[in-house]
Amino acid sequence: MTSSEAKKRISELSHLIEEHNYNYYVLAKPAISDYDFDMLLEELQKLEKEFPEFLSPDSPSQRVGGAITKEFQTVKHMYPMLSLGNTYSEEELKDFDDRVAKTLQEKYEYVCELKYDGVAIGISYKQGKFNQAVTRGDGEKGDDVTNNVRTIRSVPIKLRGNGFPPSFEIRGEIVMPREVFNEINREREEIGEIPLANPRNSAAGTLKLQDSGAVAKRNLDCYLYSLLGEELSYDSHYDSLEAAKSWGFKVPIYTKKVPDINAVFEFINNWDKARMDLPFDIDGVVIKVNSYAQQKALGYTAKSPRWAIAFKFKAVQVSTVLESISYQVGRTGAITPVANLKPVLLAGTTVKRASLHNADIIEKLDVRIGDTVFVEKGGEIIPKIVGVDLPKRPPHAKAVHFITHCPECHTELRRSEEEAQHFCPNESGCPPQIKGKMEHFTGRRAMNIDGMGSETIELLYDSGLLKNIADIYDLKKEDLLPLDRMAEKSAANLIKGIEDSKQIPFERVLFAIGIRHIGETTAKKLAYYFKDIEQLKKASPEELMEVGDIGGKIAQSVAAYFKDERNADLIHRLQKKGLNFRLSEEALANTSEKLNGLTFVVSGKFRDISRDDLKKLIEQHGGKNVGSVSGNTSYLVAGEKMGPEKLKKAEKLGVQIISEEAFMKMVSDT
DNA sequence: CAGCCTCGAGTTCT
DNA sequence: CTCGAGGCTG
Repeated sequence: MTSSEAKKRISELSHLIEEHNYNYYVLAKPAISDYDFDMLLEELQKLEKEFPEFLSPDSPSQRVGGAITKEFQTVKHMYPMLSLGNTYSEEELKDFDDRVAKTLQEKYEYVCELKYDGVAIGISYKQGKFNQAVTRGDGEKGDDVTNNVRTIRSVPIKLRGNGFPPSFEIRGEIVMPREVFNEINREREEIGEIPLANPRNSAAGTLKLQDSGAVAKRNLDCYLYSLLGEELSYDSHYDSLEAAKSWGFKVPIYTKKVPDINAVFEFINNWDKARMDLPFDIDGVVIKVNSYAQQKALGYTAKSPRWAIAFKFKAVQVSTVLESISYQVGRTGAITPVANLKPVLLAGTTVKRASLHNADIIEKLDVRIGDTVFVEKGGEIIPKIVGVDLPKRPPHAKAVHFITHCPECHTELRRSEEEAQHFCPNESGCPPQIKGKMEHFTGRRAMNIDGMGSETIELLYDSGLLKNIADIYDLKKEDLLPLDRMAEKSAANLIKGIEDSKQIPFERVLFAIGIRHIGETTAKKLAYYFKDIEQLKKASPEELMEVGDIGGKIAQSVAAYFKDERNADLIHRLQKKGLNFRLSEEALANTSEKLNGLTFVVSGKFRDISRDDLKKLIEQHGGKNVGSVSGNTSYLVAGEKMGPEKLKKAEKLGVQIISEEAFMKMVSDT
């Protein structure tokens, strides 16, 4: 065969095979037998081997995978992948509908979709070709799993027709069909491997396999339900899905456009009953306002769109016996009661423990030792006791008496009137509190000391080397070497990690030392406002409350912390070791009091700066960020595509609207 | 004063 | 993820 003949045949075969893939995996209507299909694929592979110059990454032969990915690259999403608000009852859903009706004041339609219990994915297409697939991650950034997603046959590699824009993103859910899941577990059991827990975790696990060849064998499926892009010209969500379908995407056939909330209820009730008949798991229904114009009018909260909501089906419940209650001590001294349950299988995992949160919850549930309780998984993962099976209560069931003394250090517990939680007041002498504080201090978001996780801390604490966080900086390699599991290498790494942590900026050090009520955000605010630890130490509660978002409770907590001599001493030691207790020169140069007392709303996208950086600038110059325009707002900083509601409101209230450039002038030196 | 939003803290199992 | 606390808006 000549080279040009081969090229032609490869192209023909590729096209033909993708066509059959589409018929089989998207339409579920195979046009040829499996055998004939395999023959075509085999011929293609043979030709590609002979003429490798014609092997394209878009070839259907590439769907069998093979590429090995060492680590997945983290990629920033073009459009943040928001989560949806959740509802669990018809009333809550009715409330949602009322809010929509009130905002829109006109007719609107909903689109109902099934809520797949899988892994969310965003796939970009360029010039009609599969380009990149990224997991949800934290919503801002996700993992690039392009090679693995390419092996999913229902995801088109080349789009059909030519109605699609040159570049866009489509979002959906990757699931493992129940049948595939069962099949895999049958095989695993045969060869004595531990079965996979449930389809959802299996899909997630599969997507993170480093060998895309292994992924291809797992037969994942992908349902797509949302289009994003600058060049899309549709008026409604439903129309865009119809278009996506025509380009060859597997858009769920279950999606339905409905005229009002009652039809939504009907959709929900039908699927709640029929969901077992589906080939995959769903955990609810998603309801979206159909019209794009109306979606825009409704806008977003910080976390989720106001034009869509998820209705979750009642979680699966099981009942089991509460055998005993143990009490955990957290780093703040908070005592958390934990139920020890007779192990029971729930949604694929064995549940042995469940948090009871605090004494009020125990009282409200009226649980007693020996009771049979109902357990379900709140938020898919964390088990939760939701009630007691009263008829099954044994006559001798013991009421729970909350402990009066700390289970670890035996100090008498305290509980103030208005607080839900009991506390152990022995802050500096209660082992779990000390260890907890250290774990917090060394954690990734705080001092980020590599090699110092909970196990190492346990080891160092028990051996008497660490009594408080300042001792960390006195550690020497010679101290570490005699310890178990501390060879030359890990000791050196640990020392290096400790040394490196001295570079951590002031705001993170302030967070790390663990003042009650001071998390990442509040620590930053305090750092920018007071600039160094001396100023902060001197501040009275009244002065502290000058800072935005800091009220009486937090101010008291900060003042009390610095009043305690042990803390003052601790900080003194850390200062001597060279940790940062003032803002860096760079940060300092970027701060001022120019915006003191001013309140800003930031809306839209900006040309030279990200929204987050802009907000940071506002804070560094003494200004305050708020989410929505009100009478107290000084300025609305307007970017591209800002929320129309905000604009309208600002105009109505006479709030000054300024551009990115005007804002930059306000904070620049001149 | 109610209703919101944001932040902090604690949590399960593999 | 969820709950509660705290703060802010209207």
